[in-house]
Amino acid sequence: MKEGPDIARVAALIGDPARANMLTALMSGKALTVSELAEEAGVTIQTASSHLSKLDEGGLLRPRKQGRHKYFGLASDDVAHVLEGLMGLAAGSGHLRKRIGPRDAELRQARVCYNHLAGDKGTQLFDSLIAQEYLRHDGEHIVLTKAGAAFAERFEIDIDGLRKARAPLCRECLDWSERRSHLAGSLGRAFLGRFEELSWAKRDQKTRVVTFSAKGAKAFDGMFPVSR
Amino acid sequence: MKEGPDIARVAALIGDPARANMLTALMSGKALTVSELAEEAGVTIQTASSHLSKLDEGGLLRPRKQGRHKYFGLASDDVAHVLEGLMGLAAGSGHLRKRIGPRDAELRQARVCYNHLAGDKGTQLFDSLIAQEYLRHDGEHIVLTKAGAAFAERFEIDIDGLRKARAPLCRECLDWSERRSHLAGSLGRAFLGRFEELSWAKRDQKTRVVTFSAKGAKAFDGMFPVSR
DNA sequence: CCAATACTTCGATTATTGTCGAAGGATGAA
DNA sequence: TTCATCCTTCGACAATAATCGAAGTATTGG
Repeated sequence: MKEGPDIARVAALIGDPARANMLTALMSGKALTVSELAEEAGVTIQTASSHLSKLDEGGLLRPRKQGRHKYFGLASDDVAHVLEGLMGLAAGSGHLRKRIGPRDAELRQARVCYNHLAGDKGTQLFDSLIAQEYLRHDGEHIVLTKAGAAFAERFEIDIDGLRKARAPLCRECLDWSERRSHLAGSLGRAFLGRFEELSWAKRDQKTRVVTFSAKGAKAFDGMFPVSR
Repeated sequence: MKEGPDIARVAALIGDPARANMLTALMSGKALTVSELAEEAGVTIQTASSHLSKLDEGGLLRPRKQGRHKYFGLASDDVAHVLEGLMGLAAGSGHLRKRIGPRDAELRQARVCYNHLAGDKGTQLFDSLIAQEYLRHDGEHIVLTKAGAAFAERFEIDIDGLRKARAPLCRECLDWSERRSHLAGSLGRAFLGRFEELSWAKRDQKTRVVTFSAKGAKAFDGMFPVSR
């Protein structure tokens, strides 16, 4: 029996139910403590601690200590991306269509993907920003146009501030429920934050579901129209 | 202990070394027999058979029987995509940079990803086709322009024939070694096939490495220029 | 038809790994 | 300082799953 490729090692880390539950909980982009993650997984704190150590060593998580509390977040966008991909496979978007439950429909409509908006609403945002030429493809990158920067500033997003930070401003993130791109990067995160500030959308504290109010959805559709 | 999300089930399937070896072997896009896959994994035929049954039931593989032979291929692009993502994580592109071995460098340069060209050369192809407006983003899709169709026909790719088939013509596939898109879909596959016909590039029979001859690389660079 | 080849299924064995109770170390608040 | 809380580590146990020999079924070629 040959030694497996490294993908076996990474996949095996995700392939344990307790660890998968914890990773899924972290898809919201929040960092959670060992105790919180133990609860998410439904195991004792000592078991959770052991699992988290493995995920850390495997490069999937990033720990941060604050006094007696130790917080874990996903290590990177890439981890989130792979988890999204696995969700797509698990949902049978590969080639068999599974029955969709109510929660699934909500997640498909709008959900948090590592702090930015994903799902139908997420891809609508991206498509509209492209269509209105606020974003454009520049060969290998997505860049914010001048018109886009002005638009964002009018929407009270501090573009200069975002540009000063280390995080990339715009990134494409392939949305596995929609099979198209949604906007990641600090701008994507800023948009979601703004939708919350305006009470257009509300993040479910327990899941990744993002719920748009009727008023918020109307405002969103007005501001981010797409030809569909 | 809570029951795990479905991603645990899918990931666990990939997380076994024997199964991971088989999936990796199938990334070339070829379909292999049970015996061949047993050899790839370094297990007996009966063990391989058992594993393949699980991968089939899990929706990751698609079997096809031909007389006494049973061939397995990856179920879809999506499966290939997730495997690529895991490779990126395993390579530490997440946040830790692993030492790159000789084989890694070759795979990064040019490799087969489910029958189309990936790696540096793959993203170059995509970027150039976009830059030359042979391909363009149409909101959610990549479409071949008229100019692009003409270009492809001049390159002796039967666009009408491809359009008649069920497979999508153009698809973006996120390239994990390059972190940008490369061209998937039937057009992507046709391009790789053509490069082989012209002896510009040669597929390694044992691995996914695609090697461009000096002459081929020169011709490729000439036909698919990018501003880099 | 028979022999060879390809694959499937069964069952026993073994190794691995998740789990939790117990114990201990670190931190913060009273 | 003491106590409560958070987390880590250790060790024992139990469950799971990969593995292969054996046996059986299906297909093909001579």
